[in-house]
Amino acid sequence: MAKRFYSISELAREFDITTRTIRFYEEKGLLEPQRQGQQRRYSESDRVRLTLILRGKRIGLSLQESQKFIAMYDPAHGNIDQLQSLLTEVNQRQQQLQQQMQDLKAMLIELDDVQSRCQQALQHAQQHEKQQETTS
Amino acid sequence: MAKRFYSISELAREFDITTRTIRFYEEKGLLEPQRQGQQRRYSESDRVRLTLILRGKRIGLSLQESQKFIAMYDPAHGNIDQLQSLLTEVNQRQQQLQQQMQDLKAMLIELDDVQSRCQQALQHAQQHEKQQETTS
DNA sequence: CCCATAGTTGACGTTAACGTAAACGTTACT
DNA sequence: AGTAACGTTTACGTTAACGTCAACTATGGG
Repeated sequence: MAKRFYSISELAREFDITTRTIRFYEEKGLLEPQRQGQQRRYSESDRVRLTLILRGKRIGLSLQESQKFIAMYDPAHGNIDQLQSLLTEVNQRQQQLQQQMQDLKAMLIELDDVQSRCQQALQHAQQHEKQQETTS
Repeated sequence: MAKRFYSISELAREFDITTRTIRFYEEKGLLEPQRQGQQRRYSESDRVRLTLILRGKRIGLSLQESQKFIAMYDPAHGNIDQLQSLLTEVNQRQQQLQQQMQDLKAMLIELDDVQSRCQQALQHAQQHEKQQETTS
């Protein structure tokens, strides 16, 4: 079983971020660890939140957006109106992410193209280099 | 055939950004339109660059990163060392984008999950509402 | 000639996401 | 008692990516 609690610097090391960053996320309402005296104690679920935040960052989300995503995962939505608006927001996010997928795929294809042309150019260039060697 | 040139406000309208933004991109070296007197004239290739920049933004790239991507597409890499370093950079980028793909897929799956649970909850809630109506 | 419309440069303001430093408290050797 | 390792709060600094004026130019219509 995993560890029960983490110190701030343990998390910082694990995720390769600074403690300042972690405290900043708390300031912004993305984390709320327990306290033991003055010190923060991070639970496993705090750790999961942090991974979600960082994953959000990798795909270009702002902290606010990540916060909303995390809120969506939480099961706290009581009445019908809330569920409705949550659903529409989920749909919007899905579309946005689909768009990102398209963009990513396009860029990857283009990079593949660059890569192969680059390799070809390299081969040619290296052949010329060899010829230079033999003729010198 | 497409238009030969665009004014700054035409591009701004088309992409739903401000002229300030377009000039800012030029300031940062991402665009260099021709001038006709004092005014900027954007060619089709300028327009393409702009779409690349905006696509980059959608997937969370900084302007600097987009700039590098655009530079990669350009066919200006002469000697072997340049080609080598370009290739390694391309590889790094590919890995980064692959990571983003993973992250995106994961989030989409999670959103699907949220969505279906949300729909279920809605159905239940609505059934209760109907019962309330009939019993009132 | 006056005015509206589109464009220009220049400068300062703003927000997000931290970095950096100061000043201080706790625990734990030695 | 000193000091090293870890933690805390407070506050100011920094960078990216624009927004928001202000003051000016050019141009075509009435």
